[in-house]
Amino acid sequence: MDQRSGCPINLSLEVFGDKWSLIVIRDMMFGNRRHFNELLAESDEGIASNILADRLRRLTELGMVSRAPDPTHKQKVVYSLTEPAIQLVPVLAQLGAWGRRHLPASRELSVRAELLERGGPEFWDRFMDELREQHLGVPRPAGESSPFGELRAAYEAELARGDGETDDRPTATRHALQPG
Amino acid sequence: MDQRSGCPINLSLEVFGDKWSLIVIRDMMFGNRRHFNELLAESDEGIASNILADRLRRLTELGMVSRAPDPTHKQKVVYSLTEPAIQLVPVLAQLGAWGRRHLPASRELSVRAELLERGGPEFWDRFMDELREQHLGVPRPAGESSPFGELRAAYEAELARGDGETDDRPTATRHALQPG
DNA sequence: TCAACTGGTTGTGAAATGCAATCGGTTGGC
DNA sequence: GCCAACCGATTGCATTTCACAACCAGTTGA
Repeated sequence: MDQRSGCPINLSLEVFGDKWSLIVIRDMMFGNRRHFNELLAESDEGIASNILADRLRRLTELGMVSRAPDPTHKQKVVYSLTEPAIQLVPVLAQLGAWGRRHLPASRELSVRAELLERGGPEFWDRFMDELREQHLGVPRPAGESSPFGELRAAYEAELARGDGETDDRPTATRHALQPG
Repeated sequence: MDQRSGCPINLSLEVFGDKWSLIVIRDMMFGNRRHFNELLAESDEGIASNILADRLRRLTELGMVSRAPDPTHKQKVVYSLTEPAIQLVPVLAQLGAWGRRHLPASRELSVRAELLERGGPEFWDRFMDELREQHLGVPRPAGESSPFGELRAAYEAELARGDGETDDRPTATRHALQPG
């Protein structure tokens, strides 16, 4: 597929229209996973190493991810989000909000989506500032709070609240994917 | 792939993580294409008939699209968006806004994304009301304007403005996908 | 009667995916 | 120095999905 059309939605799908690219970006963004093995082993979805290598290479070529040697380990590589990828925050926020509402999302993993939705554009902006600091080395305004920390804290609090139940939403909603 | 994780973003990608599903929904939503052949032939991207048939069947099973016989033609089928799919408006708005900003989108096809972005959540809500009328038969508040018409008018005005040029954005931006 | 149109299906090859094994270099403990 | 563990991948292979072209039977309008 060379190029299908100049439609912004279509072009976005040509970049992210697969099952793994946005998962990788999500883990770098919300989990601050910057090394190959972090992305490989700590993924809830269990990405295969060749798929991960391919997506990192592809996203690097597309300018969504950059790579740099890790000073602490001669063979390690640090992957960072670029500015375009950081600006995916509103996209991922809306996608998470939609998925939380219409698909059988687990309670623990929904907390971040909920916080991101409630926070709105102001929260997204502060989060993007923090990502620019983490990934691009751009200093933030002093005293600015840490949306990344808030997201992680909310997730961990929910994890601690109860480990058994995976879904507290109505059965009809939970089974939306398997009708009949 | 049975189920990978309960993360809302992951679940959304299990539904829309391919190159065609959102294209089909986009055409139904912004182009009001409701018949198989409309989706097949008028698509800028040129979807194949078997892929379209597969996606319509899959989206129907997932509850994103519904199908009904067309009273005017015994063999015709009318496809409609369901409420969950209508609520994708904010997702598509953000995705379009991102693509317009970071990828080499054509001018004509960017107009709708721009209007959708400028309109913000209030515009999206009115647009969703109109989609509920078109696809679900839900009457709207009388006298409410037509975001669908505004989007189409803006696109057609841009089409009329000039047919030659396909991209008026800086070369550096236009070539973001093919880095040196 | 007949050509065009309806929503698809079939056949085939290419591409993506998933899984397991492997690789050469690096590090840290001893 | 030795060696096991770890590093970011790569390779090989089987399975699944995708894309494209050709084809199909029922329906319509002329």
